[in-house]
Amino acid sequence: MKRRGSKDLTVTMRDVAETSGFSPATVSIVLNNAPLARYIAPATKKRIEETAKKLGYRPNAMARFLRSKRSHSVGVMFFDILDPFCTPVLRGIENALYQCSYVPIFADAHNQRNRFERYLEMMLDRHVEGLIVVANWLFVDIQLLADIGKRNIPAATIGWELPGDTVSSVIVDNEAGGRLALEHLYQLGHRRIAFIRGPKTLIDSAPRWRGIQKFAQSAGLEIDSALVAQLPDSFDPNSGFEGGMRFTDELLQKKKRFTALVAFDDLTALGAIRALTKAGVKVPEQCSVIGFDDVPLSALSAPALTTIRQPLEAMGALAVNVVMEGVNANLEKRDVNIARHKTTPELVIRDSTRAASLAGADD
Amino acid sequence: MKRRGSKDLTVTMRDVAETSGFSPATVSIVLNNAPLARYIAPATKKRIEETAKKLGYRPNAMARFLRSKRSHSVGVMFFDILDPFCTPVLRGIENALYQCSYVPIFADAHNQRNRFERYLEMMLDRHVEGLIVVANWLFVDIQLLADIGKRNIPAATIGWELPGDTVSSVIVDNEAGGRLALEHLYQLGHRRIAFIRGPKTLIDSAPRWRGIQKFAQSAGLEIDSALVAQLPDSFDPNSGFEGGMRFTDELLQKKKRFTALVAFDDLTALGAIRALTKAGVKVPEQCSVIGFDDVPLSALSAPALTTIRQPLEAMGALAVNVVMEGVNANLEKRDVNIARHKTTPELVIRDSTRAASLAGADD
DNA sequence: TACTGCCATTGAAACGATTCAATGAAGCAG
DNA sequence: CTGCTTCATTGAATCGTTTCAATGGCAGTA
Repeated sequence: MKRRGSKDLTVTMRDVAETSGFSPATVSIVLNNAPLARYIAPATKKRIEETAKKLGYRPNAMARFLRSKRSHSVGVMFFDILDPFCTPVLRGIENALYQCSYVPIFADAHNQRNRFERYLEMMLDRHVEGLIVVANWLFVDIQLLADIGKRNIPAATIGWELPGDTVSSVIVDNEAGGRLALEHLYQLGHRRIAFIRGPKTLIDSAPRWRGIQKFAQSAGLEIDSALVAQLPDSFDPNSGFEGGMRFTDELLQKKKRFTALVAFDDLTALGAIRALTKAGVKVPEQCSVIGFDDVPLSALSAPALTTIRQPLEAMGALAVNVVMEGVNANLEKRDVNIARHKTTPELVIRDSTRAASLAGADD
Repeated sequence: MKRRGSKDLTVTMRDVAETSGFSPATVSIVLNNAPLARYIAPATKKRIEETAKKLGYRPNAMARFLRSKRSHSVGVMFFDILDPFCTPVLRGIENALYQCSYVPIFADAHNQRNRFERYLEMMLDRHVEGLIVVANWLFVDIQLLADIGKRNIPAATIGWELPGDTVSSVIVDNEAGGRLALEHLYQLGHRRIAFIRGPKTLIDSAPRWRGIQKFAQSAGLEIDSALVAQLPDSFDPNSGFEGGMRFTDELLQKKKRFTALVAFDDLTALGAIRALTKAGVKVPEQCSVIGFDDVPLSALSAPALTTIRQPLEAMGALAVNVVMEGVNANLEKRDVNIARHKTTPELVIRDSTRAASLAGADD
C-alpha cells in the first residue's frame, strides 16, 4: 500500500532491508558499524553493504539526527565577514571541520546584538553540537555565550576570552606581539616612534600596548605621549584604515617628528602609510610602519607590510579541535575541560620597515 | 513513566499540549498558524501561545524537518574563501538569507573536484532547499550541478553560467565592463595601452576581452598585440597578483612603451602596480592602471585603484532571491523558471588612473 | 537432558514534530 | 426531530532512523 509509489526516488533504509532480506535494525547496525556489528555475520554485512550501494541508499540526515540527537554540525559565528581578519580564520575552521565530516553553519552577526542573539537561537534550534565564535572585532556583549557553555554545548572563542570556565578560547599572545613589533623597530635603530593604539573597548588593545610599554621600559626607550594616539570605538573592522590615516595626518600637521610608527593592526598601518605617502613621506625610506595580524592583503599592499603575524588559519583549526574534543568528551560522558590557548605571534618582515636613516635617527 | 525525567530541560510540544490542556495537534496548528488555525477559537490560541512562551518551548528543528521535509537551509558553495571576490558576495547571500530566516550551509571547495563533490553530497544529505554556487574563480567541472537542478532543488550560480536550463545564474555584464574600462582610459587620452587578459579557462576572460576589442574597434584604437599578455590558468584566485607583476615586468624589460594598462581583475592590477612602482614608473603619473571587480581591498591599496565594479553584494542577494523564488515555486507546485541575470558594471574612479601626460601621449 | 553462554538477528518503541480524516458540538432550515 | 453545515478539536499515522531488550539456534559443559 505504500512501497513503490511510482517514482519516489528516495531510497530508504527499509528498501535496503527488504531487498537484502534483513531487517532495518540489522541494516542500521551494519551500515553504521555500530557496536553490535561485532556479532553480524560477514556474509550478511557484505550483502547489506552491496545492496545499499546498488540501490544508491543515502541515509536521511534528519531522521538520523532526530533519533541520535547528533546534528553533525557546528555553529560558526563571526561579527563581520568583511573583516579581512576573518577569512583566514574561517578557512582554518572550515578545513578542520571538513576533516571531521562536520558541517559549519555560518552566521554573521554584523556586530549587532539582536542579530547575534537571533543566530544563537537558530543554532540552538538546530542543535549544533558545538559553537565557535570568531570574536576579534567585537563591540557587542557576548556574555550570552556563557549560557551556551552551561548548556553543555562545547564552545570556543577566537580572539576573545570570556570570564568564567564554560567557554574555551584561542587568542594570540598580544603582549608578546606588541613587544615584538617595537623590538623590531628598535633594533632597526628607530628611537622616535609613533603609536596608534587600538580602540579602548577591544580586548586586544590593552595587552598589545602593555607589550610595547614593557619593551620600551626594558630597552630604556622613552615613549613620547605626544606621539601616541588611540583609535575610537567603531563597529566597522575596516575603520582602522580611516583612523590610521587621520591620526597620521594629525601628527604630520603638528610637525611631530618620528621615524617609525607602530599601528594597532594592519588596516591601521595601511591607513598610516596612505597618509604618509600622500604627505610625501616615503615608506619605508623616511618612515617605517609596522602592523599587526598579517591579514592577507598585507602582502599585496604597496609597500608590502611588515607586520606581526597571528597564525590565523591555525587558530581556526585549533578552535575546532578544542570544540571537537568537547563534543567527544560529553559523548563519552567524560568531563569537558575548558582550554585557554595562547598562540605565538611572529614577526614578518616585508617592505614597510627599514633601518633608521642617519638623517632620521636623532636622539 | 517518561514525563518529568528529573532535569531533562527540553520542552517538547507534548509538554505544551499537556499543560495547556489541548492536544499536540492543536498546539501544532496554532503555533504554526497552519491553515486549520482559522477554526481554532481565539481563546484557545491565546492559551496555547501563552503556555508555550511560559514553558520556553522551542520546536525541535530536526523533528520538524523530518516530517515536513523542509530544512530551512540553503547550501552555499564557493571555491576559495580567501578570494577577496567572495566575501562581499557571501555577505550579500548571508544577509538575504537571514531576512528569510534561512540558514546558510557554507562549503569551501578549495577548487578541488573531490571536495566539491563531497560537499555536494553533504548538502543533499541534509536536504538543503536550495543551492547557491559562487563560481567566480573556477577550475573544476561543475556540470554536476545540472543534476541538482534536475532533482528539483533550485540552484543558482554567481559568476558562471551553466548550459542547459536547470540552473539559474547571476553574472555581471563582462563585455560592458571591458568596454567601460577601455573607454575610461581612452577618454583620458591614453592610446598606447597594455592589456593583461584573464586565464583562458575562466569564463569571464573572453567577454571582457570582447568588450575591449569592440570598443577599440569603434574608437579606431589599435591594440598592439605586443602589449597583450594572458594570465596562465591557476587554482589560486590571488595568483593574478603574481601574474600581473610578472607580465608587467616583462613589458618593462622589453622596453615596451605604454601609458596605461587594463588588468583582468583587481589583483592583477595591484600586481602590475607593484611592478611599475618597483621599476620607478609612477602610478598614475606615468602610467594609469585599471582593474576589474572592485574587491574591498582596492579602495585600500596605494594608490587606491580605479576599477570596474561588480555589484557583488547585490549579486549575492539576487541569487538568494532567485533561489527562494524557486523554493516557493515548487512548494506551491508551480513551475520553476530559470533566471539568467546580468548585472551592470560600473566605473569607479579612484587614484590609479589619470589623464595621459603630454609626454606619454604619443601616437 | 538441561543449563549456560554466545551468536546472529529482529520487533518494536522511541525521537518530536506535522497532517488529515474523523469526531462531536452547535446552529439552523425544513 | 432529522439532516446538513460550519466550527473546534483531536487520534493516530507518518517521516526514516537508532537502539535495546528479546528471540531462537547452536555449542559446550555439567
